[in-house]
Amino acid sequence: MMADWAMMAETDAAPAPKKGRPGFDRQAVLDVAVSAFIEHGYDATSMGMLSSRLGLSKAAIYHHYPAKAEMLRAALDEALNGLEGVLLEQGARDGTAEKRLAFVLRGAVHVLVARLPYVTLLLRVRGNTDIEREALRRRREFDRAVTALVVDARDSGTVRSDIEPAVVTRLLFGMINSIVEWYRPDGTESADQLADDVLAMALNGLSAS
Amino acid sequence: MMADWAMMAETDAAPAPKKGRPGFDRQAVLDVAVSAFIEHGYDATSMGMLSSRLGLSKAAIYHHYPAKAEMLRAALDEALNGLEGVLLEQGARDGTAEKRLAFVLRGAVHVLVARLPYVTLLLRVRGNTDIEREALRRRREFDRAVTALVVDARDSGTVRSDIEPAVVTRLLFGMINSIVEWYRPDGTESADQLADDVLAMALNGLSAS
DNA sequence: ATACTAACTGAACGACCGGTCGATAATAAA
DNA sequence: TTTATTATCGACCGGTCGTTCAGTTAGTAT
Repeated sequence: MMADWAMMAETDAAPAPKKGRPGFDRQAVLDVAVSAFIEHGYDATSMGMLSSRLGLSKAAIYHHYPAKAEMLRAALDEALNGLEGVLLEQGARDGTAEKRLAFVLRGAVHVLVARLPYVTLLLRVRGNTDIEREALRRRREFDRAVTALVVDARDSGTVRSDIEPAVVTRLLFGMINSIVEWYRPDGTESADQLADDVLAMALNGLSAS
Repeated sequence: MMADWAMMAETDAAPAPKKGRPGFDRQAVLDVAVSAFIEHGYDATSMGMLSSRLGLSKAAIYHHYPAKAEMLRAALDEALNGLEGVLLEQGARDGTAEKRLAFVLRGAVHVLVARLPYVTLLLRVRGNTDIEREALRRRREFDRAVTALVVDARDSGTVRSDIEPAVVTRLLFGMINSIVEWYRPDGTESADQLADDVLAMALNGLSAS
């Protein structure tokens, strides 16, 4: 059994004693915003649309977040913290190159599923603002770390050497990241089963064994 | 040698004798618009931005296209015509199931590269308007046809049967479609080389052979 | 020259955008 | 009951959006 990739850092543990008038908290607002961003795209989602989804006035949203872009930043942070967390796990640092690579790929699948909306948003970012560019930078750094694992696995002879490691990594993540386009957690396939399928396809391809 | 997937239908052959004041034609306008749509996203791209990129007034754009959304429709058509064209080729209909599947996957890679901006745009469509929904419908139909090929190849024993064909197809296209995120045609890798790499990864995975 | 045609322009339109403001409503603590 | 704290509201701001319209410009054909 491996540790949970599903949460990090922002864990308070204390439910916090509430004062003043009750209402939405930042997380509830963010969840609604992110699902709207995914449905209509970030730019096409207006504050008016968010306010009607929340059952709140536009102005009230600004009590929770100082700007629309700050909601995006918070969402992207949740996705990136999850992915970067995988690289910090022991399984990503100890063992053979092959085992470390498999651990990270499997961990990435689990983060994708556990934080599906946030990662979905992350994968659609194109870098038009400073916030988006910073997210892209962290994502590229994550990619670079995985490419290094592919290089290690190739040098130790467990991964094919006839394709550039950078291309291999991109194709691998092309496959893994596509999960956000079609996987729905309420289906019959569990996250573990999904990770098994992805790993099987990534390692051995679609040829009959 | 296989036929060219790069063009279809809209071939006039006749360069058309021009009358009146010379200027942009629809295709030139579309190319500029599509590259802007890709850079900033369709919604975030304003007609004002297009006009300054073209060196034209906003109003002049409406001489070539009756609406911003019609530019999107034209671009998505180019992408979908290319993909659907692959399924109409002889190689997609004759031969063993394995050969037909390989032909279509290779063909899809070639279309992706030949019509890179248009397919890039297609893959970002989320279905917020009727135009986008129609494009998604055609894309799903293409996916369904390929899934049928995967089923055939599985039944004939050349493709693994321990993963659902629908999941296999989605992972395959996750890999192939990711090409638009990183492949740049001016690099050292040709489209044929790229198709070889993708087919090798898809069929045999990343394990050393 | 003259007519014809396609390509283009500047100014304006109503609608909607993200964001601000000062006032107010609903709770817990005193 | 009062006070402090948090959450919310309606009205409004300057700016930008896609689109329209009535003219103008630059070519080809006669």
